[in-house]
Amino acid sequence: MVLEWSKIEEKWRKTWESLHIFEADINPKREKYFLTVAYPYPNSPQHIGHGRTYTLADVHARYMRMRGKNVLFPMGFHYTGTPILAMSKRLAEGDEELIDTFNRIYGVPSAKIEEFKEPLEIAKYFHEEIKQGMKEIGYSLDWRREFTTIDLQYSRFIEWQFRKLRKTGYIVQGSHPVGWCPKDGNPVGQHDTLGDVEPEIGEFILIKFNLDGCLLPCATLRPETVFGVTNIWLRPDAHYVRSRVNDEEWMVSKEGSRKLGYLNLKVEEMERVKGSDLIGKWAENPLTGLRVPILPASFVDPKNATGVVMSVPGHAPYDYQALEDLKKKKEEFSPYGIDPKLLDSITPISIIELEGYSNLPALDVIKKMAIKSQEDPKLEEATAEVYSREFHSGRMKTNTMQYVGLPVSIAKERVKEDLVKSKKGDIFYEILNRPVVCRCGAECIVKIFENQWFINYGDENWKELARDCLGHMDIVPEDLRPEFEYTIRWLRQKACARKSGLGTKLPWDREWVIESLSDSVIYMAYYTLSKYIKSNRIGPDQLTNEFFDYVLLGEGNLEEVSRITMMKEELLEKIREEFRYFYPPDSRHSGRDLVPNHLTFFIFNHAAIFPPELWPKQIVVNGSVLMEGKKMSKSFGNIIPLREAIRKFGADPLRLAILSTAEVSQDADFSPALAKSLNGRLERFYEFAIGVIDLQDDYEGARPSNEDRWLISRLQSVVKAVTEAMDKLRIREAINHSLYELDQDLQWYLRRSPMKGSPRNNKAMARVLKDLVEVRVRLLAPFAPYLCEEIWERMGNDGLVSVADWPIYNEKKVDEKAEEVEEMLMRTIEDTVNIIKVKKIEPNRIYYYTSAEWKWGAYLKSLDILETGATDIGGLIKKLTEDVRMKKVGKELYKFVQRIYDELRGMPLEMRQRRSRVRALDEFRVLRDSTGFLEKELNAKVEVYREEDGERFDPMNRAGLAQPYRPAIYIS
RNA sequence: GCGGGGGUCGCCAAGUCUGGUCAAAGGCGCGAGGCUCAGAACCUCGUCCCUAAGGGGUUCGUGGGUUCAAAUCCCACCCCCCGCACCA
Repeated sequence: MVLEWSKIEEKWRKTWESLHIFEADINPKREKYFLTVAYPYPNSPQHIGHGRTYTLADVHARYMRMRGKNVLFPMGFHYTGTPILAMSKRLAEGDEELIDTFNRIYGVPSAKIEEFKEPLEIAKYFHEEIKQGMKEIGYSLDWRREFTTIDLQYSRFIEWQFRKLRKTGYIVQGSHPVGWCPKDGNPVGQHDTLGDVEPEIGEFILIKFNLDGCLLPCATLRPETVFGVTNIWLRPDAHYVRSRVNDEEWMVSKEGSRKLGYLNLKVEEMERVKGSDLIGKWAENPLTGLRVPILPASFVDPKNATGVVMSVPGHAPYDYQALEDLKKKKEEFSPYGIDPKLLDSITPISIIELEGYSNLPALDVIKKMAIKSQEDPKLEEATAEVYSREFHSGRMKTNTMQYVGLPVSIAKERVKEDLVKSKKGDIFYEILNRPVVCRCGAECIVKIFENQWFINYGDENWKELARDCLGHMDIVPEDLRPEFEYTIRWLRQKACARKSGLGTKLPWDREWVIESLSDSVIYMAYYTLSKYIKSNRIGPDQLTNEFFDYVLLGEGNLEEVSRITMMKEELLEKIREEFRYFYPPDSRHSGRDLVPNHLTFFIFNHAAIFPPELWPKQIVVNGSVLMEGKKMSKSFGNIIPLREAIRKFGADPLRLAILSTAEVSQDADFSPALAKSLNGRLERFYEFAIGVIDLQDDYEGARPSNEDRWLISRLQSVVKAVTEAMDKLRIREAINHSLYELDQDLQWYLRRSPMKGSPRNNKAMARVLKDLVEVRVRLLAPFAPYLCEEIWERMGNDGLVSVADWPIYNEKKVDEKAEEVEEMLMRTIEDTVNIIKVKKIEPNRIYYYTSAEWKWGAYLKSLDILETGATDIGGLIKKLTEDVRMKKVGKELYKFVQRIYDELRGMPLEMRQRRSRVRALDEFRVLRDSTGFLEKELNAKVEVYREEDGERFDPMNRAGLAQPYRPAIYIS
């Protein structure tokens, strides 16, 4: 039999919807549980990886619901941001790669892609796609509260949040450098660039050498080497521009000149010259006053910074090598009017002392690496070495003015500061890993973004509040707490708005759109409002500041708020009540990647806006999903869309497969084989359950056997273990117990009590099995809700298992003795098999000899003695022989105690106590009653004797080896 | 560089806080047997090495240490992964 998942799924999905069981409203009689998970960004379909976070949250929601909580589990859609716009643009431009992705991987029909020229169409399309998938996989969401972050009403909410933050002084304005696409006129992040390169912004120092009144700003990362400058490098074949820059005249490369504007300098181009026209002229070092010649070098890149480079041959390998190259072919440079003698006269200046190197570290490294020309790529490495060594252990020499004796790392900062202060230098931001190319094809540059709005997470008072909030929260898994603490510590100002993208405009500065990590931090509160906003058709104009102040903070006068918002007082009160009922969030689920940003902002913003009693209580963080051990990625082609996976494997097996391979914080590994095997396991459970349901359920006169009591008892420990695991969200462990270990117990039970003939003959067994199915179907319901509903219904229950009560651990049903007996039996079989294996014999008859009574006496007494304190073996025997009956046993006792001593001592305390409580087992009876079972298991005749039975058959005299819990064995 | 996580018997992965039935759960893979016309599925057993009757030996990144006892505690070292922002 194969389950038709799609049919079962559809049936129950419809039932859930029509009965509205996942819609939560105020119910003062029931305790609420408010759980949210990060809403999706609809720019692609969900895949299995997304499924993990949501499925985990759903399992959590379903569990709490079964625990009797009034669970609110809602969902929204995060439209805010720029990627959808960028995608739309690329599609409109006919980007083959993206079209192919949409077509082939996302399965979007070509006609639809046409419509995607309108960005909102993309969002709407994937919104529906994702929502459909969430329904299909069985998430127990309250869809009435759904919204998108560009709904006008939501915008009013975000505006309120931002006014609130600004009023508290947490919003500040400032300037900072960003990676920038000059064509798009937008900041660029990693996802905006070809090859997903993050633009690295570096700080060059411009040192302004004076060339006859015009300044030559040499760009350097090492301003402290200004004392070692012997000349200036220009690229002879490049174009340079003389411009008026603010109040000065500058000479920089054509490309560099363009960048100056983006760095907020006023640039007015005056004259273009070729590099070669400047070669041979002299410029003055602004710090030392030394005049140095301008020389040609091919390694100079006019596209990098200003295209003007100062030459420090003593400490910069490039400079040294370029000078050498020049000296080798002086003649070639006569057209520039350079006197060959001049070249010879230029010698490197040593300004930094570095242990392990000569005066000229640059030369040392060039020699070491056997570099022959300035075109040699090894020069990069050489530069890095000199830079790093000098930075960390170099000291400034006596020829460095007021910086003498300083470590290079400090001198570098000082020189920079002094240069900038005295206007002899400037800061110039440049992309270090250039070229970084925007997806539009233009090369990215650095722009100083002016008047940028920031949320000031660097505010110490705010940080204190955030720490306070975090300190009261439950973090699952707990090991992630340090990461939150660290993030709170290093967070500084965070740009919170940009000039483009979907979202809410800053209420006080409409040019700016609030960016996505800032409009998604307290929206959980909005779920409690959106239900009313939708059902009462409340318009954005009604959602004034007063509205939110009243509803969310209880501030203001009801009458007045009612007047301003044109809402009835009752309605306002009702909304306020709903918010107060559900808030704060009891649990927030999200992926690991959001810890250093979203989740920490979530803490900050709650701490800033809400009073402590409304601060969130828990964060649950989960790892990602690997596909058969590999990271999922488009280039591997191993991304399975969620809906496809549901169709292929079934929702329930898929849910289990995503959750069962790793605990929450670890990365889970998905494999189709696993999903299939889970499918099989669920099918078997289904078949088994159906079979059990048909058993006669007249329990009268049922007398449970030991194995019945054992299974009942085991079931209780499974209930206990699963419940404890679920409380800690140790989902994997819960699945392990309810799905795998319980199955093993069941297999043993069925072997022990085969349904011989008609199972109707065994009423006790029917009862046990029914109990088991009844409990198990509920234990599995959060994981495999569809199948469990189906079985639950077949069992004749009226209600739905989704809202049934979670099984309660019943200590009364625990039977320690039954468990010990079964374990003894298993152990005996194991030992027997072991002997058979080692001896390589085909057994005819197997004889068991159970321990003499005195051994049980000594065994139990020993347990008690060892429990009260550590005793050595001598002490133990001494104590035992205080008993006269033991004394009579004599030498046998010594031998026996010697054999059990180590075993007892190594035994876990819990087990010792249990065996002590259980007292003696009637092993003889247990084994004799199980003879039939043992014979079948071992495929031989079985006989059982007591050790003290004088008539026993014992040719090898093995009976004496018997120990409690370990009958002696003889095999013939 | 700073911060976080991790290295366990073919692979994945529990166990580590709270030392002791831990040669170490579970899954996958592999092997044998059962079932079957056959196969798949399923069930049972096995899957570090040795074994002489239920036993022994060597294992949990590496090297030391503490302890009657260490995967687990302490010290040092090696290796791997992730984050460091204006972006969802």
